[in-house]
Amino acid sequence: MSRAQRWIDDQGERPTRERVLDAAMQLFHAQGYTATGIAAILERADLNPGSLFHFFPTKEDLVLALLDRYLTLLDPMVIAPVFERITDPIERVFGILDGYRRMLVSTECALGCPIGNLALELSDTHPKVRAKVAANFDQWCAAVRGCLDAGRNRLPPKTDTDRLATFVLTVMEGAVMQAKAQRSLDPYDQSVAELRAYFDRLLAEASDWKKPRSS
Amino acid sequence: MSRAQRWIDDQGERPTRERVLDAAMQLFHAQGYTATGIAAILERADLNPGSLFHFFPTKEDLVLALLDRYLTLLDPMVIAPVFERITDPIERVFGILDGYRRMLVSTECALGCPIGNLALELSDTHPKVRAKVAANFDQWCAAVRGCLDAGRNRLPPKTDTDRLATFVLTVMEGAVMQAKAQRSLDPYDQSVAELRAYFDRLLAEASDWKKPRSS
DNA sequence: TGCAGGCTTGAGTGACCGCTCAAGATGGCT
DNA sequence: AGCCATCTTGAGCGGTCACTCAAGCCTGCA
Repeated sequence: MSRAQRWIDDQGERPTRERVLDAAMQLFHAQGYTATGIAAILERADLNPGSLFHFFPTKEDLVLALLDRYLTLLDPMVIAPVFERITDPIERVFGILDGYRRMLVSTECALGCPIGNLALELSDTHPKVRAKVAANFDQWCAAVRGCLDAGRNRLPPKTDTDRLATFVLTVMEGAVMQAKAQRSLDPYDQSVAELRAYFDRLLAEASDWKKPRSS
Repeated sequence: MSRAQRWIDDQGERPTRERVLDAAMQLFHAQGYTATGIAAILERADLNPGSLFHFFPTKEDLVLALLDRYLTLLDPMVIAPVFERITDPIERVFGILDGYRRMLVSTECALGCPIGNLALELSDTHPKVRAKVAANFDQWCAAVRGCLDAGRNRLPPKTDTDRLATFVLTVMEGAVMQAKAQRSLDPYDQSVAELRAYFDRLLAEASDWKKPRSS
């Protein structure tokens, strides 16, 4: 009976492959890649080893697939909600930073950035993982640069938006790292405030260029 | 004979405890904490298990001692060499960033920041490690803040040097992470260039305050 | 109804993990 | 010389690691 009940319940559930990725996403984020055993993933996904290894022949294949999922999730889960409630292109950048802040709040600053964690843990030793992490960073960078390009007319004329987007990502990752190490939002808030101060100066400078005669 | 020879050779060598820390420092930096087995440390230090566990009862004790070493090494290995060749307090901040750049060059961007790596890998699960990582970050922050305070008169009057120092550390860590993920100096150089652009504006703003009549 | 292919089952694999400990070597003190 | 504290030796512990595989189940199609 419990087997039948299980089957009925499972009808509405996600397919096995997705359940594995769900479990791996949570556990890798919370404990790291090496520290998370396959057994823990199996338990959380309620599966046997064979099922998992049918879809992911090795643990590395699993984390690679997870990074692909992050790549496809960036737009619908991170970017779109921000763009929905904010239209100003520069404010959208800070909206993304605020979205990350909410994640820090909801995890009490304990977990940090799932991609950044994998970046530091595996870039040395797992070249394929490193490449996919780099692709994720590229996509983040491109999203931020898109905002900056859209607000280009309010920035100083010779602004390098690619460089500035890289800088925004740098600040985000560095700030999340410190927040995680200090278990406090303060370093994050301070860093974002300082980034805001920089943008204020860039915007002020550009508006001076536009109406220099008025002074 | 080989034993006697070994003994003679060892006379000039570092004590056991230091050799363990040397080996752990290299291996944790290159492979991470969890991925480095005690056996690998023993092999690199040319020791038996008992010797290591005599000084460090658990693996966690070992990484905690390593973080203490980083704390004591910061000044003589990182700060002092920069202060020796640069006197301008603001330039000293960028001298520290340049020192880190040299480390990236010498490791081909593969390893990143040893403290940052431990921060992301272990902060979730090892509270004592997290606390010592935080102490390391605090000390880095204090060193940078010291420079900023020394150059205070050239910064805008109401500059929060603590916040700005946190920001510098944020940029450093975030930039190193991206350099490691991309295996390229570009993200680091771009981020530092952007930080420099911010400082240029802060310095220009402050000098406007000082001589507003001359314009 | 039978069959083929995708998927699941779960006990089992050897290797490696952090760590133990009883025995012995060593150097300094009296 | 005798003795203690400090340190070293290395075989070996129980446990966990990523992973295997032969067998069976389920579904869709002929």
